Amino acid sequence: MVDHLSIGALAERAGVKVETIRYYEKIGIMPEPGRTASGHRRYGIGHVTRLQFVRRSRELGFPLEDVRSLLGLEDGPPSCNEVHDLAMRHLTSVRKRIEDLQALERTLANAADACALGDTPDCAVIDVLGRQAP
Amino acid sequence: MVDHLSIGALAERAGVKVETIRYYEKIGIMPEPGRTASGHRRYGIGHVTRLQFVRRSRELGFPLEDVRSLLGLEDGPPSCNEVHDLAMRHLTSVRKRIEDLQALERTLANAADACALGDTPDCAVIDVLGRQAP
DNA sequence: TATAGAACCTGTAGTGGCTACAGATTCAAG
DNA sequence: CTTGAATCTGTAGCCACTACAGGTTCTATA
Repeated sequence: MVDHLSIGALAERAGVKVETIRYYEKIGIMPEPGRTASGHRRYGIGHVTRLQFVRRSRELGFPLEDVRSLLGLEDGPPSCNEVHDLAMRHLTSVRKRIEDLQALERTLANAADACALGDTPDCAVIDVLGRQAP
Repeated sequence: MVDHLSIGALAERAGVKVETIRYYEKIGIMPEPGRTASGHRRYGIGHVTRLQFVRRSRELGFPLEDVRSLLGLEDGPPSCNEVHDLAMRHLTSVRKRIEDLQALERTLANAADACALGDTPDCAVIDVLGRQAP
């Protein structure tokens, strides 16, 4: 089976932009594909699977360095333990981000609620911004 | 009352790094301060207040463009209505981010839970990453 | 077969919001 | 007077792309 997909076809299949694929190739996340005589990239099914994996990892918020590890590009395929560790570290940081955003959301919502909504520059939101830590 | 604070003193008072202050000056968020004969920046209380306002706005997640508006650097001091609009738009995007992160957190937690935790490369997390949308 | 326009190519610069560094000068304490 | 901290300017780097310029090639239609 030969590689027959153009970069555009791969992009569509994996749900990733063409420029992103070339970027991934440059930084070593995607392998260099074969080329036609005139220099166009040709991809196969393996590339689709790999790119989907990368996309999904990114959607779940893993940084590209983590994706590199998950792909086994650092020290070979990671063990389940290693993957679990990576996922848990990431999960912890996601939970932290959620908490931070929730605190922020409350402060913001309170401030907006207190707004007089007039044409004056006197504004509860501005007051909140002018204060020290909530 | 003369401006007597060094950039380091201002940084400490406002809880912002020295480099960040110079950056804010460069992009027009902070006004150019006075200088000593030898060229060192000198700040006053007004600068402290302003910088604290900026810092607080950033802590609440407003992008610097919004901070610019809040400071009245675009079209003069914004009305309470305008501020409220800005805050509500920002609040909406924060809530969206929270929802996205929560969905992500669930997926990630489920995957990590399903992990066999062995030394094998067979891993539930990897399986999840290899799949299409959750 | 001629041609138009879509898709592809490479390389570079820009995004946001800082942070870090290099290499020079100036300040403050002992 | 000396040492070390603080400050100065300017530039490059971070992440993960995205956009653009200026060119070549492919493909579909007439």
